[in-house]
Amino acid sequence: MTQGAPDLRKSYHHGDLKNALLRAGIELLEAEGLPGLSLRSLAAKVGVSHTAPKNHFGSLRGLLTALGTEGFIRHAAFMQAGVRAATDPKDRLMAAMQGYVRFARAHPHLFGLMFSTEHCDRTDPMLQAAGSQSYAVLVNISKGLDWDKADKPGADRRTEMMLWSLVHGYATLALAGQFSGGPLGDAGFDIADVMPDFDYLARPDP
Amino acid sequence: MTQGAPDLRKSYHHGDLKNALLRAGIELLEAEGLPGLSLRSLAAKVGVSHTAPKNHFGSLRGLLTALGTEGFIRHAAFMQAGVRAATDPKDRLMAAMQGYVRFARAHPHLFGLMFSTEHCDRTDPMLQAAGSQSYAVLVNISKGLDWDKADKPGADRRTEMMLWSLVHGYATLALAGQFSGGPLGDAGFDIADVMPDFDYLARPDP
DNA sequence: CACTGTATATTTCCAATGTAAATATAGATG
DNA sequence: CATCTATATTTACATTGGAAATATACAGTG
Repeated sequence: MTQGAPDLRKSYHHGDLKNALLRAGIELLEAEGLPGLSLRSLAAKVGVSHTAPKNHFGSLRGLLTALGTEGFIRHAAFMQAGVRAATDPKDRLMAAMQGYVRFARAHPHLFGLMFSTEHCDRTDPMLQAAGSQSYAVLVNISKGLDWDKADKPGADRRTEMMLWSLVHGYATLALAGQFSGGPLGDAGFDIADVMPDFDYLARPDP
Repeated sequence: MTQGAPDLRKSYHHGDLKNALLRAGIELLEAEGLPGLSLRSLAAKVGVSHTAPKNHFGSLRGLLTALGTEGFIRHAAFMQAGVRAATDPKDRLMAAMQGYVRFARAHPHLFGLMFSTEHCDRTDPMLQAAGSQSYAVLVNISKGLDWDKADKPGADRRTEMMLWSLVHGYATLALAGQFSGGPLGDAGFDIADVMPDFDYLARPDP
């Protein structure tokens, strides 16, 4: 049996269970949310016993952590998507921010899982690495903007944190339905509406 | 038996079970986190059967929603605390932001529950009202700042959303430990570090 | 006071879940 | 072929939320 093509015949050993569980896990998560994603329902969906996942993920928490890691990878890809097409640094930043929110709206449950201290083991190296890569997209673009930050130590990092906080808070509150109460509905808003002007970000110190 | 002073004698009827459950629920939540807060453990802590809470909250979800509501009330109080002492509008805004983050750091599990779509029924009127009141603290202070927003319809609301997104994202990411990776640790940062300059917010349109 | 209705709490029971332990199977390695 | 190891199953168990029937107290009402 070649390694790349898993055997689809019914056999005792699945052959590619780990990846199958990740794929089915994300499907189940998006279809029914976190409460619907149990070890047993997932195992049933893949067609294995409910204890089979333990061999690959240790526990439910381990599985959810792996799903969160996969989430960060896709999240970074969402951000990169629009960024590649843009050349102007400001446009690149906006594309990343838009991608951030677009991912959250397209995959709300996965997005929630990624940042969940409750369900994910946030000390897991894989999860941290994936999270850092996602953050790095914003950081790299932010560096491309030649904002004045010469005399303020740590100003670059503070700007990154501001942008990240802003877009993450916006996405989180939007998903929680916290913006719907106002005169304009949730759908009527865009992350661009809450972005500080680039003129400010680029302005020189007085 | 007077209504204000619940009977503490051992009796079939508790007398003030609803409030007792809320108080014990928050204690249990802060001590052991959400996974440790089960209907059974909570009922045991209060000294009633595990089905007693159903009479007051319907289900676990109902109980958690009530806890989230209580959380928003305390959250608003945290924000107000520093605001009262300050007179300058800018100081008042900063006090509210600091209070926002201080609450999140002091009560991380409760803070997480408040915005959780998974555990709370976000259509509950009580929860929505409490959430709106918390938001209103920020809105009212924001109105006190006489920023130029004459010719831009909805500019006030967009500014509110920006401030809320910023502080909420900052608090959420800090709790998730997402800021710890950098050169400066999580504890080394303050919400003030990621706030846009007031000069920008107050500047007139060119 | 006695009677009754209602709110509150308990007991009992059940299905679902995550996990541990023992067992079974298959493929790799010698 | 024999054996070792990874992978998967079966069985069992403690815990959980919830439903249903029952018990208790209290508030009215005659």
